[in-house]
Amino acid sequence: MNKPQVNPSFQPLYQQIKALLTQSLISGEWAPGAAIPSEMELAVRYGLSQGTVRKAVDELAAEKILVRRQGKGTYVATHSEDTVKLRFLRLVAKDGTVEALDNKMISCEKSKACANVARLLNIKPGSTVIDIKRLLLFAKQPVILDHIIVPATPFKGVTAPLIEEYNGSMYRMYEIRLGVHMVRADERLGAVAADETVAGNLGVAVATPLLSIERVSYTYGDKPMEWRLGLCLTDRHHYFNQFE
Amino acid sequence: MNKPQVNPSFQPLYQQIKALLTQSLISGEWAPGAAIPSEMELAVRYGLSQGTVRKAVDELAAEKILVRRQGKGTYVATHSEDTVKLRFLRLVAKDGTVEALDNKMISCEKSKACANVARLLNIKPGSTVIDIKRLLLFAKQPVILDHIIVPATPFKGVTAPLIEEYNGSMYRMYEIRLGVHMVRADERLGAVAADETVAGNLGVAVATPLLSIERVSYTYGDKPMEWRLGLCLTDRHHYFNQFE
DNA sequence: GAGTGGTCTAGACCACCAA
DNA sequence: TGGTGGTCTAGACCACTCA
Repeated sequence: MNKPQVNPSFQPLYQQIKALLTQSLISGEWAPGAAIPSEMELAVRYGLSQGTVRKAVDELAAEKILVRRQGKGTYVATHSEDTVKLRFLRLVAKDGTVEALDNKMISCEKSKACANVARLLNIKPGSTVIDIKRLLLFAKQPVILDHIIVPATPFKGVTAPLIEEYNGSMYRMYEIRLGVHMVRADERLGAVAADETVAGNLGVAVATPLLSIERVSYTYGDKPMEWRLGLCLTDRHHYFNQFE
Repeated sequence: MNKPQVNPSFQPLYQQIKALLTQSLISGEWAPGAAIPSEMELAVRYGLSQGTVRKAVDELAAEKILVRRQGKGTYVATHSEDTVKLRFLRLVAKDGTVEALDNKMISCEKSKACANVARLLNIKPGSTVIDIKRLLLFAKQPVILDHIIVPATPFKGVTAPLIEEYNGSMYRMYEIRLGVHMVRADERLGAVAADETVAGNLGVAVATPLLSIERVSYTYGDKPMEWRLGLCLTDRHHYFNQFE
């Protein structure tokens, strides 16, 4: 009997197109903020119907990798012009006010990757990384103490003055200065007590409960690029999450 | 000039179909776990092409209100048979193990809605509610102290024995016993210190840092139905979140 | 008015499931 | 083998933006 009942290697055309589009994004053919070719142009380029291209673009738009604008075109998502300033920052003031954000550098130096971070960033333990510590201030008050680690290789040239130049907006700086665009993140949250150092930095009493946010950020193709541990004061802010 | 350049009242057909499908879900025409009519049947019923029905169903599937199963049909999502036991519980063991879950009731009694909860549940302050306190145990160890408030009206008959009958799986119980199906939730997280009562219930020292999770759950049509405050020990678990 | 994305249709064929 | 959802096409028309 010749029944091709199950075809394990089957992959829809629109998935293949999606992969090709992602490749173009990785290669830098279309930069963040720029328009990609119209659906009709892409259909011609790949020899497909508009509908198939459409489905591929739909998925990338759902993943917030592309942004559709009716009547104008489809654009590469960017951290530089988002209506909402910080796409991955879910901390909001409890009273709903929109507060000014400031960055205060503590340190920025070369270091060696510990085993845990190396595993999460998919690099060799002991390889060179850049180790950043900084304070985020909401309405001039310290709220988050961040510890950020990125591999030295694609992030060469990251210094305290550079970070301050972008007022602490790391993803915006990565994108513009290094061509590294983050598309996804996952976070692990818990509650911890402030130790002496942390309490001193945040200006609170030792043992104050803090929200601990450990985050790994990924660029195109699910490649991990940044590890981050944020310790947050949650007396005047909370972490907001919504799901289905 | 007669240019209908902008039509503010324009609504796509598939959005109207989506609303009709939601109405059928609210009315109970299709119960959780049951199959809805096939795309072709729906297309005939509403006098549309399959593609248009498809787009409506696609959106409801993306919202996890419907579940597509290739070759079988489209089903109403349910909390009763999810492969993942608890759809809205994002607390996972740090070591990745899957732990047994148990429920220990503390209290379940009638009460009056305070202003804050009344506002969030969209009911009148002072109206009758059911006030539940319980402990969730992971691998026999207390991890979450829950305080749950639901309006008395649709939740009449909720008692401690009923909750224990479902081993604390509230959403499963709401769905099967009360016909209330939750489709969405939002949460506000922070860190707090355990007071004496809480510490006693969780079996930890006073002032232990706890993850505070305030959640409002919604049924079809974004109607808020349950308020919940969970205080969680995060020494062996963390709250996992992933986004784009 | 030209060009873009957004909607809708009609029909073909494929992959999957159950009986 | 028949029914379901999943993919793909070709073409029409609509809503929106901008020059």
